[in-house]
Amino acid sequence: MKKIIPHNLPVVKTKKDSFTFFDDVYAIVRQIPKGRVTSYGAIANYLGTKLSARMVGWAMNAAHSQKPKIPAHRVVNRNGMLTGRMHFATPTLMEELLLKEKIMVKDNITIINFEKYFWDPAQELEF
DNA sequence: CGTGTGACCGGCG
DNA sequence: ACGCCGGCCACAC
Repeated sequence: MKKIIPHNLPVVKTKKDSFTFFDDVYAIVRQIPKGRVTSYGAIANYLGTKLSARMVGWAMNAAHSQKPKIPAHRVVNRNGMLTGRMHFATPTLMEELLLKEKIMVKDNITIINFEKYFWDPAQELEF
């Protein structure tokens, strides 16, 4: 597989000399700064497969078993909604984690001022 | 091998 | 404002 992750990112190799799509996703998510969020589509776009946002979501399914830990709560959909909150230990955990980072959530689902906190890997990371 | 399934997205009516 | 649909593709049966 083509290596599309910057060499200095903490990519975890699961296969010898190869980087999997999931690993790429996890490497990016780990780069999201505290108090910032990004979207599934933005990650997919950065990986060069912008139509595969669903894959990013699918990757997050397995994220909880990854080490080091993945700040999965910083990944939401393009509208800033916590569509993945059901996959956390409790349905409110995702919101609580964001709240700890001073990100306010409305009605337990939508991030307030989402644009303000949005972190685009294509903008912030270099190839 | 084949097939179904997504924590999605953008476009169209 | 809504809903539907097609694209996408790694992974687990």
